[in-house]
Amino acid sequence: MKNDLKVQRAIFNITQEDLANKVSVSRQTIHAIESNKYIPSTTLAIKIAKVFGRGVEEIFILEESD
Amino acid sequence: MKNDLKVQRAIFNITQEDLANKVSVSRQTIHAIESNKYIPSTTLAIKIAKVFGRGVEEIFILEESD
DNA sequence: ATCATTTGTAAAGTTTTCTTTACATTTTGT
DNA sequence: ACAAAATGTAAAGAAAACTTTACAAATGAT
Repeated sequence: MKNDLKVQRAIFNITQEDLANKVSVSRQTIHAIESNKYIPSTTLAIKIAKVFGRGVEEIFILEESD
Repeated sequence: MKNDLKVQRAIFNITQEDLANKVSVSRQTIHAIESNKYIPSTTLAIKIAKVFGRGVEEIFILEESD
């Protein structure tokens, strides 16, 4: 699983902190997700995708091994 | 979070076991999700949504308290 | 160059997501 | 009515998703 978080944040010109606040998680959680430390829960994935006005599958992309 | 799994399974006329096999989890996992015992991981949610040819947000619906 | 802001890292603990095995109950088909 | 198929339940353990705190490093603005 990879994600498009960093690109979307750049498009919207928001910081990790901004995004964290919008979806009610810690800034470090956003960082962990962005750096693929772990995959967000579905609840959080939906919230994040909604901030960027996109579908979950567009922000979080399955890879072969998943 | 609620989900539309049971309805989608009925639409496609497949059993919990069928769906479980399609997304490589145990039948009980599907049952647990369907009965809201827990929320699936994003990886699994994406796979399930794909089986039904829908977006994650269409199968798994956020509720106010989420 | 300097300072402020943003990102990056780590660790330990908590909570949630799954697994398996086993059994029970209900539903469906004949 | 009966058998097969499908669904429902439980429990314990492993793995993953988060949290916090603290600090470091990188980047951006002046």
